[in-house]
Amino acid sequence: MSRRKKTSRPTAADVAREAGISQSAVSRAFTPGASVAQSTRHRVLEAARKLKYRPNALARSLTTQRSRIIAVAMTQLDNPFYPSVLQSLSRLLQARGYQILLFTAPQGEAADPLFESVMRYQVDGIILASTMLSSALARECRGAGVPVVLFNRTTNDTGMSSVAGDNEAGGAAIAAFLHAGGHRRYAFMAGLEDSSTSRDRERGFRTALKELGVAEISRAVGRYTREDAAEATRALLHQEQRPDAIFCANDHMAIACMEVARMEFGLNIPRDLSIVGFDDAGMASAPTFDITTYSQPFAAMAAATVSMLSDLMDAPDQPPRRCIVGGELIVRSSARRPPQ
Amino acid sequence: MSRRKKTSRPTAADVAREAGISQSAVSRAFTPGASVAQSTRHRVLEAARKLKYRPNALARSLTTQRSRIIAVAMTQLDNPFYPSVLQSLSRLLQARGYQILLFTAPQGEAADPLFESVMRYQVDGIILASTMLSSALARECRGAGVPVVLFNRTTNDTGMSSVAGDNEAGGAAIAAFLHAGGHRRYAFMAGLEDSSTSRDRERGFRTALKELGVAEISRAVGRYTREDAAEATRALLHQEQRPDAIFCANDHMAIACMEVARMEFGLNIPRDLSIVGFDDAGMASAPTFDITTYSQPFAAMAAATVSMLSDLMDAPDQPPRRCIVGGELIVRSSARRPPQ
DNA sequence: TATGTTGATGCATACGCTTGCACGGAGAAT
DNA sequence: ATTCTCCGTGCAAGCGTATGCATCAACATA
Repeated sequence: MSRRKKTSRPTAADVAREAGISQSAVSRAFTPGASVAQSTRHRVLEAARKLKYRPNALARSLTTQRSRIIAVAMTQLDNPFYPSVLQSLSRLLQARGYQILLFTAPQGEAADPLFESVMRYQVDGIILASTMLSSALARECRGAGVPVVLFNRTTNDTGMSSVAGDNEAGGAAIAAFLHAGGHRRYAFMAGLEDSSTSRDRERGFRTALKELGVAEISRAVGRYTREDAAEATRALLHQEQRPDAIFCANDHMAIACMEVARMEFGLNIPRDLSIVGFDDAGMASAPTFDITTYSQPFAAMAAATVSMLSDLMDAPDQPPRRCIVGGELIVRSSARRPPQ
Repeated sequence: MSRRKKTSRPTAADVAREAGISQSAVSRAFTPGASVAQSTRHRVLEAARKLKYRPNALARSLTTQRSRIIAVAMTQLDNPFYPSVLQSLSRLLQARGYQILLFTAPQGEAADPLFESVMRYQVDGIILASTMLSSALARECRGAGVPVVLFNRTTNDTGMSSVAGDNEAGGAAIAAFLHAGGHRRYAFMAGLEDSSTSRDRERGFRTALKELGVAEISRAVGRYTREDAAEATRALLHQEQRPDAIFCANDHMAIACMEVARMEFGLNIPRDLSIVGFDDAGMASAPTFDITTYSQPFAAMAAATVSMLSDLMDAPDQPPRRCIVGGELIVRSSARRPPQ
């Protein structure tokens, strides 16, 4: 049999030889919309099947200057919101013929050097869903001509496109809801101090409460993890003036908060304490927790991200856009409701 | 200033010109262990920094025949076990200088054609952590000379390397534990019928019970989702001879099972019903559920996977290995304990 | 019949990099 | 001083594909 020179994979040239036509024809047969006769295309495809030929996407990228690879940077995979997002992104991108090169930033360490190696793959676009990467890096990517979309993370840096939930409106809606429910002593549990999501949610919450006449709010930091959130809850509930409503910057923490309140302090939710989360992801809707929350529609957000990135890839010099995907207050039973 | 011919990125040739040396030298400067003088390496790196040059990994792969990309196929990202695994895999591979090309199979649809496009990226190896892809495809990959490791999924097909938890031993350990706890009527909640993990766990469970004199086991299918697991629980608990112990094929389902038992049937866990899971992932350890379970040490499993894949990439014609990573029974409070 | 149009094909080059080979020079060994 | 190493460097040939250009056949038009 016709053994290839090495053990390496068959190339377009091999297929061409087999089918008795030129290598160009093989290339065209695999390019949708190229100028090839149906008959030769069939011949090519058959020869390809026979030789188990698969076009080399890397070589293709070298000439076309487009890799059809999108880098996705993500941390916090333990917060169920992000796996959901990742899944949506993956589906949408795959449907458009793109592949995801996944980058997970190591906790706490410097992620930039590692990300550097991702950049070498000539990715066509970048989705940054991680707080761990410096904004400087994001800027540099954009400087290198690679479209970047920040997911769930905004920056005051101009020139960056981003997609996020309506954090301020959400915080405000929660404030209004809790206030209408007749709560007196409010607390806010922050996620990561340097994350824009946490900051924006807090701002919306505080501003709305202030307008309602509430200026004093106790505060703790849960760093978006269950452990820290549990600890933060203990701190909040050990105050002599215990809050009667806690707004946690996400559901993940709200659940931890509820567990501590129930199991360690013996509180009845929502009679003794109202707890509100943010995201409407993961176990928030599970009957055990039934968290009142403000939704971040991850599918819609992913869709907006992909479509925005797609536009940027078509026209890189476009002005940056900020897209805010609205959510809604999901009223469940973890917080006392307003009368009537 | 020296504008490049197009707007495209700078190449090694540009750097060479800037540094006044040959393009080969530039290449070598970026290749660890290559034969370059320290002085020229410095010159190159400086010129590279100045031009914002980044080696093109795709072009490199074309000549080296290695992409340093690993394909990871995963579904079930809503089961928290898998995000944990993904994170571990990502860290380990990144540390070895590999990138992950993520593939998520669409639910129910034919995934093979989509996976085909992943294969075109000349991946150096494949980790299959999804039941959605046909074994035929896995075999074909291996036939194409690409090392494949099945994660948490075995096949009777010879010639496939795999890593899995100790499903049979886990099932058996759970059987022994429940039996010692004095349970009488056992139930098993399967995951996906065609998944080897579910089958193996069931086999271990049944075999051990049979040896203990228990032959009758009721059974339901939860398809590894919360909704189906809830429905399956209802079916099990509506039987006139209600089980007093349910072994769910994973924690994800065990939690759903516990919620239905508590909220809809008003059962006290574990007084009225013992529930055991598998994985020790996600919320299993949360005090609200506190699931007795058999652990799948995801970090160790990921490490084994990466190391096995690494070996296969060094020597592709190696005989296949099956690696079983042992877990342990994690006794919590969701199942009645044996006396003493 | 002569001319223009269209679609299919092949040739040759470019994409950005690695690497075998040859070569030169600096130092070590004789 | 001569030979032998060995390291650092440049040259040039690929790696597998896409694509502009030229060519050519087939057919429609005048």
